[in-house]
Amino acid sequence: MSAMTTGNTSRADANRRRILDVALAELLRDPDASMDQIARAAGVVRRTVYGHFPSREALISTLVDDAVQALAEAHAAGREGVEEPAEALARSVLAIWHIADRYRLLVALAQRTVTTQGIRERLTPVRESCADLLRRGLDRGAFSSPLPAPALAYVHEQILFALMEAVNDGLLAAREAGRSAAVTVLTSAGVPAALAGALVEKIGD
Amino acid sequence: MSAMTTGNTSRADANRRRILDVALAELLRDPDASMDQIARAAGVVRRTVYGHFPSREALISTLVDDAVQALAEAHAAGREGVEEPAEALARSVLAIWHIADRYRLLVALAQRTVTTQGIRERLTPVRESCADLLRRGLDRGAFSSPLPAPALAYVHEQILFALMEAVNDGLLAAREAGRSAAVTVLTSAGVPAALAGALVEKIGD
DNA sequence: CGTACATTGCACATCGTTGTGCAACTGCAC
DNA sequence: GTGCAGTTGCACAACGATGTGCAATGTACG
Repeated sequence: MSAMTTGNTSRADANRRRILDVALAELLRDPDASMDQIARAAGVVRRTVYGHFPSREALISTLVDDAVQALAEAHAAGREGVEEPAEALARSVLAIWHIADRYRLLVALAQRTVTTQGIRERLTPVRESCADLLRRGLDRGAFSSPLPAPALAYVHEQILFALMEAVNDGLLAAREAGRSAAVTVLTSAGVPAALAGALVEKIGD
Repeated sequence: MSAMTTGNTSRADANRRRILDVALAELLRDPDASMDQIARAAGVVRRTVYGHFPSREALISTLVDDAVQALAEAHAAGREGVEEPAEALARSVLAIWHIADRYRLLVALAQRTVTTQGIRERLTPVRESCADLLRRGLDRGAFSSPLPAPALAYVHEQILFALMEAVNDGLLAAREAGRSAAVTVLTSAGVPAALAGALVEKIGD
């Protein structure tokens, strides 16, 4: 026995991965999903999950860390080297949209006070990066809003969540969702609708 | 004893009210708040709460019903008799904002799958009314968006939630929040920023 | 005062979840 | 095959939450 604390068998690693994947989906469906629900959904026994993760907290923490990292990378890659605020924002949204599923877990968990209280803090850097971007755009007149940049960043965040829900509920075609999200975010920042549409169309993807 | 099933003492009624009020605040802070936490916060014993509400479910259900009703009334009163979509939307947002605290509980609970699964359905009429409003605006060119009306209604909903959070976190002055919310909702629907600002300013409060 | 009802303070059974311990089993590699 | 890491299937203790029962206490109102 000695558990799988350090072991690196192919089988063990595959299981660990599957547990993480399934836990993501399961917790998304129900943030209070028990270890048993997760284990069963992953096709293993509860005891096995505890072999890979010492506690429920640890499992969720791993999940959140991974998601935050992926998100931060997508965001950074999107706005990298782009000077114009509107285009940087559009690219960031399009890039983030590709890992939308992981992001949804974050929001779902961040919405709740409990479970893990560190999520909002861990997301802060990304949110602040967005706020900076928005502030720059507001300063140079590319954007227009009665809101201060940080509040506008909240709006930005929630718009993405709203559209992920819309896709989930069949109100929006998944294929066009990314572009629509980018346009809507730009529009909510005061970019004229026609201009926002043209810009996103030019960027493509 | 015979419990306070039908009794209408002044004291009992006052307690019932206080329990509901406190439960609202407590559940907002933590959707998983226990009956004991709620009872203690209300200054009574857990057993007393069970005197007024047969179960946790019943307590929450009462809370949600009240909130939905207040919300629906505010929304209806706001758009009542107003023909122009943009103005109707602005008035609706301003009216809804006044009972924002109650609405926040709804969103906080609606975000979760559990607890009470009927919330989304109970909110549907209001959301559809908003979608109709948005559709009318899109049809006659007052609004502009790549999104279908129902998806835009989701965005509308989430923007309000985002700004409530922003107020909570001190990023936005409560006094101006209502007007800012109205402007932002209009803007996200494609109404030019200058026009949206002027319209909301004209309506006032 | 006495009646009527609300509230309290316990006790209790029940249930679900977490985390751990241990023996038996499985599958893959050497 | 032998061995070893991972997995399984139980059993278990601990905890917290729900919902109920009942006797004692408190408080309004005639």
